[in-house]
Amino acid sequence: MSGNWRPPSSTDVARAAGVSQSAVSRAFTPGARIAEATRAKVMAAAEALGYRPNLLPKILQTNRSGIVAVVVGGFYNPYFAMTLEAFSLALTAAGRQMLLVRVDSDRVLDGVVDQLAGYRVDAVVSALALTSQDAADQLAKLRIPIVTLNSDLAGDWIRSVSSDNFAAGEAAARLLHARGGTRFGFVAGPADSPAQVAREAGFAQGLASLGLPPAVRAGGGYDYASGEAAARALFAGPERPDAVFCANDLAAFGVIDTLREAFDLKVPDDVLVVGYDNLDMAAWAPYRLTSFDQDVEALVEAAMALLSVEAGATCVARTVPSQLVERESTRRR
Amino acid sequence: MSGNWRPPSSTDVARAAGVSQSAVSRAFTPGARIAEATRAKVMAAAEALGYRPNLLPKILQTNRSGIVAVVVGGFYNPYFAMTLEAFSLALTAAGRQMLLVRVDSDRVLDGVVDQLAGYRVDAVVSALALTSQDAADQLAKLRIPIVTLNSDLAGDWIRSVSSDNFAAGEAAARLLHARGGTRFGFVAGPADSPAQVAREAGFAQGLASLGLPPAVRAGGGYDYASGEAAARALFAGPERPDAVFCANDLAAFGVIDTLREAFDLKVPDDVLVVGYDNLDMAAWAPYRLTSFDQDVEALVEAAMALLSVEAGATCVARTVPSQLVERESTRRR
DNA sequence: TTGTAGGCGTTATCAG
DNA sequence: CTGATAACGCCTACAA
Repeated sequence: MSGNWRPPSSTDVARAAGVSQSAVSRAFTPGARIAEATRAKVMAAAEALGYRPNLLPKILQTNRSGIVAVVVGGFYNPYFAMTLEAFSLALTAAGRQMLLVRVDSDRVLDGVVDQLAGYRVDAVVSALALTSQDAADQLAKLRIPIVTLNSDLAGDWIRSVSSDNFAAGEAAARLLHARGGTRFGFVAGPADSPAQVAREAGFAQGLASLGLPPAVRAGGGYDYASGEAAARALFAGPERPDAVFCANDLAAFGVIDTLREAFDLKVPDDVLVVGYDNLDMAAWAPYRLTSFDQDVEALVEAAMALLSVEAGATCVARTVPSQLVERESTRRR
Repeated sequence: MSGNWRPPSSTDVARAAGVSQSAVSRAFTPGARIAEATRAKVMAAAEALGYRPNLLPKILQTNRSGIVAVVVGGFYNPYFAMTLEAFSLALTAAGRQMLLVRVDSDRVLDGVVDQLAGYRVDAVVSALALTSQDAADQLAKLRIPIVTLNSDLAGDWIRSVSSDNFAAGEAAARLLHARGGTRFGFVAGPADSPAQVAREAGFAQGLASLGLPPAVRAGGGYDYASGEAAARALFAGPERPDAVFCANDLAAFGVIDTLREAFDLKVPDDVLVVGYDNLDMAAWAPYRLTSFDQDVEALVEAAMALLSVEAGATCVARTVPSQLVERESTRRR
């Protein structure tokens, strides 16, 4: 156990195999011109020494690390897990590594930019609404492509993928109306989420174009507790909604549980509920929640495609349709 | 938009500032001896060029990347999300980066070892039961420390942290007995999970030491569907259990929903249920599930401590007690 | 305090 | 087909 040990280098292998360092490099380069005998000698020596090629020198020369940084704001929402899972698979399939960066706020991301630049990450994927134009500009200056999910930033090195939040909002309005809703409620997500804004706008537009009264509004977060609070607010008065669109599933669960527990209201008999994200849980017995499937696969596929787009290309934004999955929460018997 | 652009190097900055490259290096090294005037010149030039120090050369020389690889097996379980979240915070606080590696099976990890070695990751954290001794040995040969969570591997470079699964199993037995359970059921996790094995063994031991009959057994997975299937199996016959310990919360939810839907049994009135992990969802109205909190914070803290332990140190395994959180699922009225 | 020179481990280029 | 050599960008002696 020597104090300062160093992993075996190609030079070490070369010495052991009695060849030059270049020969070792060639032995590990697919498709390189090298005699089979030489390759065998090298491989034997490499095996004996436990040699693994160091990737850093190559990165140093090419400035391409094969690492993609994925920035997330928190893991409380299973939706992030779905996204991460899909990204992880896609990146692995593309032979790239994923550097996971968690930021509490955009200010923190600013601090992380130096690190990301230092590691020469090939690209940054922002799965949270990265509203900081400043951080985006810094990355752009470094010519690091950014792919944002459900965001509304724009710029040379910024590409974005969104699910069609506006259209989903409209569809929610049509569905709730078709299923017999007359007094509408909207449980909002955080105000700084472009996705939330678009969903709400679409919902409002959908109601308006059907000649229906606007929705009563409550909420302000994407979590369960927000849904609970929103339900309490919406159903406290005498004019209770009978059809509620929630900015996401997690909030919808909070709404449903609160309706049952605190107001003794049944879903869908007394109130219709629609969510967004189509989490696994949406299919569970206590909820059977009608929801919009963001089609994470497609979202990620689009994002991966945008990662490889050259700078200044025309296609910088893509929208992926979300699909309505209807369950019992909007099916009155 | 030149085709092959290269980020500004310290040499570029030096040229722009009219100083030597080493002066730039010193300007960016905290506590280096450099005249204030020189530093100012350098900083101005750096700012103008958008220079960020490249971390790779340093890594190349020190073989310390500041990157910790976290290996996970899937994200379907919110428990992984909790763990990731905690690790992410801890690593960031320690000024390190997290490379997230998802593997489908241990065989795949073997393939990833080369990559991890190539990037010179400082350590590997395995949040899945990394049962492949082979992969572990490979990493050990490379002198890359491994910290495994809830695993039972051993070796020079392997350290492990576990929650006290056995003790929790015993506690579950005591609790279910104290709350009036007489016929016991166990909903198992995957057979290759050491945590599952320990929980089951502890449960069996707990029942035995109370002079109770052994538990009927079903299941074999950590997900909701496994819980559903296990409940169907356990409650199909005439001898139905009235107290069930589930290897984790997700399975417990499946059990509870199935009892309600398929067997018209009430929890806790007809059946007592205990889970493991204490997910956020365990507190939700439809479940109010008694569960064991793994104390992820402590688990991660312990893991972080083990990351810095020198090779050959004596402390290679730590156990973190899990805390029982009792809710309505075990409180008969 | 500052500049010069060597080396980290690899790939690419070129001469043999 | 093989071996020597020059980068890549930084840090760390060492010399001025």
